[in-house]
Amino acid sequence: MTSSARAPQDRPQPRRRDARQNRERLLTEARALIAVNGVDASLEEIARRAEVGVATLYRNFPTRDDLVRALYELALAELAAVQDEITAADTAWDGVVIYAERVAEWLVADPSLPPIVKRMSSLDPGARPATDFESVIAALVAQAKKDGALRADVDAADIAVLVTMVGSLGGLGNGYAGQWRRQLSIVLDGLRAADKPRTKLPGRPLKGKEFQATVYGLTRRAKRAARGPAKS
Amino acid sequence: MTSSARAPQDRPQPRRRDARQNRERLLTEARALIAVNGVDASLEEIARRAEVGVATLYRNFPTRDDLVRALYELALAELAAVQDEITAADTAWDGVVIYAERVAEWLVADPSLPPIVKRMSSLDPGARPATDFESVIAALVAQAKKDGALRADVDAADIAVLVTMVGSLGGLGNGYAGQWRRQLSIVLDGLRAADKPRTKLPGRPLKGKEFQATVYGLTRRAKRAARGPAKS
DNA sequence: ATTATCTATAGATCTATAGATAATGC
DNA sequence: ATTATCTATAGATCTATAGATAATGC
Repeated sequence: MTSSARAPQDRPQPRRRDARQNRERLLTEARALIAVNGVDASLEEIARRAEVGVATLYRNFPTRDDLVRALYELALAELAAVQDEITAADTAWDGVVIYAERVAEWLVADPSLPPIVKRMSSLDPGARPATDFESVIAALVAQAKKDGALRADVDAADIAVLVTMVGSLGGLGNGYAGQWRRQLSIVLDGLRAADKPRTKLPGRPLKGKEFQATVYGLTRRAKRAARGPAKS
Repeated sequence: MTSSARAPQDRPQPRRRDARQNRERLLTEARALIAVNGVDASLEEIARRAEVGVATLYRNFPTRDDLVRALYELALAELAAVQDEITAADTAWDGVVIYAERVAEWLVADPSLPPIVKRMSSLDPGARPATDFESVIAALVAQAKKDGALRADVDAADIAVLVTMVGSLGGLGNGYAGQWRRQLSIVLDGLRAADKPRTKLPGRPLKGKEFQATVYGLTRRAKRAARGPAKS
């Protein structure tokens, strides 16, 4: 509750203006590079991209884990922002849909998140970071079932897994990522109570050539990163 | 068609007995390590685990890409084995289900595959490795739609994306991986024509504690690997 | 005799830190 | 005066190869 009871890792905001800015930049670049190269992305390259000496990175984040933790907390904060939107939904089912859409969209847009979450799990096993968020979802799910909109044999954990799964399309290349809304629709139809009508699927399926072009083709950016850091 | 027309990378099986065995071991260990550390897993460590000098690895696979390509071809061969099972199904819908189950199971069991496929896409953009497999699936999907078992507004590419998505649960930690059958069932219900009855979901959802334990806990093996190679 | 393996090593890159130098806040 | 940054560097690890040594196939 009180600010004195905080973990050793979560150092306060740096007091100096330039320091705060450097911290921001480091987090931004770390996120971008982790999205491409995974949690083991080079710290040196992160610093290079943030146009900052390595020592500055180490000053802000003594270990890689501290950096990951900071990124994780940043992500949780973004997630909390979705909560209001969910509770404002007209029906519980609409809330579930909004929840699924927002979280999936968020995961797809930032492929750094799955590796970060995975790494966090080994750092703080047993942490329950988003307890209140979870209880909001649990209540929503219970109500949606009572309303007869959501099938009765699933629960909040199933939906969380499904949403993560759809979100993971972001990490599978741009072809998959672009399809997430369509695939989520199908998943939601699988979740809907059997007597409810289907939604019209958004978008259209990939055609042969496109499937090939997207699945078997990376963006220029990913290719560059795969080849290695640019020489100065 | 003829064996003289083969790509430079795909060297013939080595003639000597020990050489063949070493090649096997390298591929096995490469797969295991890539499953944990991604496509950029250390070649030195792969050789170490295969109990073979690094030079042997380089003799077999001059570049990392050659190794990835070999793993990819190995995977395609395994995939081809599923094809018969699919065509033997009673109905087209059953074929689709078997297809989805087998491929998802295969992806979940071997988390090295998604990164390998992703990497291959940048090596051989525009390759169409499993053309005949694809046409089998396309025919199956068309028939299942005609039978009124599969919803009409999806096609083979959608299903491929969905299956890959479910398969990606393997890479998200063991908690997710264990749920894949259940999640696939929900996806399949979303694919089924609206007037068909739902299946009973296999397994049960994760309960609060379990969700936590699985999502926020790695196997001992993954932890060890994350910590780094063992010292001799 | 041929084919393949191993040890040793060069060069590159990474993590992590020490010590000198620069920028902010009071 | 304090806080933070940068350059330089030690030590570890990785990729890739050369040259010496060992194992198989004919």
